[in-house]
Amino acid sequence: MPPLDDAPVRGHGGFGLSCVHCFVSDSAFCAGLPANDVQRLSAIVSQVQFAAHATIFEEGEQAGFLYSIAGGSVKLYKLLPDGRRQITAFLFPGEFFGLALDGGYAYTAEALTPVVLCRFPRRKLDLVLENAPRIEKRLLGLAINELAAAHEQMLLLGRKTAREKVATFLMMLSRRAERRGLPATPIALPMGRTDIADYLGLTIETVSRTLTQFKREGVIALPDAGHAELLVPQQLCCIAEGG
Amino acid sequence: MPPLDDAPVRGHGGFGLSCVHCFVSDSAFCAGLPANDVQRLSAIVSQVQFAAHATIFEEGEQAGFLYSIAGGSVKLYKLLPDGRRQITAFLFPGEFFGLALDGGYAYTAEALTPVVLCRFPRRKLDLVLENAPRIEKRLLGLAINELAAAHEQMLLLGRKTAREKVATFLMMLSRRAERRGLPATPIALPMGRTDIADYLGLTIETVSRTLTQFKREGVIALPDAGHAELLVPQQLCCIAEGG
DNA sequence: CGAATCCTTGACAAGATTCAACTCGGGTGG
DNA sequence: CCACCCGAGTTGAATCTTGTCAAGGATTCG
Repeated sequence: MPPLDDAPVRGHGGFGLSCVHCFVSDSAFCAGLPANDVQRLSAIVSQVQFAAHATIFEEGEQAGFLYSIAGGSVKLYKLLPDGRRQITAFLFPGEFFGLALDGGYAYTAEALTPVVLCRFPRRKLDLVLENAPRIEKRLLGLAINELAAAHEQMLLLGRKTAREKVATFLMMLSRRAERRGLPATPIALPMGRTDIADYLGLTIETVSRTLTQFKREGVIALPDAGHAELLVPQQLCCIAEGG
Repeated sequence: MPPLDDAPVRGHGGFGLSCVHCFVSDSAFCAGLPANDVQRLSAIVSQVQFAAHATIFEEGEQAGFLYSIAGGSVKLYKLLPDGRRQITAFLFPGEFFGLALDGGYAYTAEALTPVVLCRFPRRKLDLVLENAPRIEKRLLGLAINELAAAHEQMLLLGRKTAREKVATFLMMLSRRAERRGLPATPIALPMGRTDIADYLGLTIETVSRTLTQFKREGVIALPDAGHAELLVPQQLCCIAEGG
């Protein structure tokens, strides 16, 4: 599926926004940078939109852009030849993706909801980086953060039970919602059960059963399939850590 | 267990080696850098040794150093409160570890064999980086590589069967041995079965059984527990990808 | 030689998957 | 407007891969 808008607006004014004013989150790519660095990024950025379920780029594809999410959410995943899938990350406004070397992207990126992305051409970004060590430092910092998250996810995938996995997942969504200034509960589940399962290394049935179990235990409520209320976050946290 | 040598030799001459001549691998931290950059790194590096099974640093510890392996191998891991362990990486000569932000190290690092490490103090490294964008770029590149490896490992942990996991593991060791100029087979298994299990998200029994199965199928030979010969690497590769 | 550790093997149990039926809600078209 | 259909989610029963528990080799090292 193609992006909604294939002729992105360049720099200032894309969708009426300039990077200078676009602080979607403190953890955003451009957050915490001095004004002149933001200016330089602003000069090379364009905004693009994708419809829900649209593929932003595919694993192995030549990596031409770095993306930062202005609105909506994105999932990253890898596939095995027979179609088995591992989602490696869900991303929300203010988060970025697309870091890659010459080998191309290491994963496929797909829009979970309609998304608005800030897109930085890699070549131009490289040029900007020559004279903006701050930005490069920021990029390294973000990569290190991603790395820490990846290690955490390996611990989850390799050593946690289904119960612990689902609990961890809910807590993670809650914490990240909070960091974006949203309430810690109820939380939105913009992804389907299949996506949750492919993120946690489970099947949809196991995810569904586990959620139902939490509901029966009174730890969560599920007003509908797309939302969850954490009734006893503390206990959920215990379960997540192996309690 | 303490390091063998707690009074590291500084800069040139540690164990009779200078960074200028220490090209343990093309993928090493300092490989591919211009001579003057290597010189600057050389000025702040010290070499340290650790005995097998010694802890180099622990998860959460304030991150004071960045390490590069001159000789020996290292494992990185994370623990759950109840002791369950996930090894996130095995590292060999030329590879580096210890990237961290202010949150401290994201994992524990432990010597698998006796190791010789090049140790870069983070504060001094930061200063060097101010005037050496090449090095920073290299660091970012290495982080991106690590990230790609982490994603690959998530796919393994979340979606591969025990058979596929063990096959992938053997192939990975073989490929990495090759990259270091060693023969692709036989390969050394410097880690015990417990470590392999904790790396693959399995139990030692399953690892042992799977290896035995491969042996019976004639795909590998196990001269002893610490070495494996890949008799039909091609088939092992098939198994690894889900064939 | 004996003790300790690691690895292998076997029998059994359990957690998660698979297969299948059923429910729910939303959209479509008669 | 309503019946129908479709996709997504839930639930149940059977199965299976992997884990658990236990015992038996092998290797090392004092």
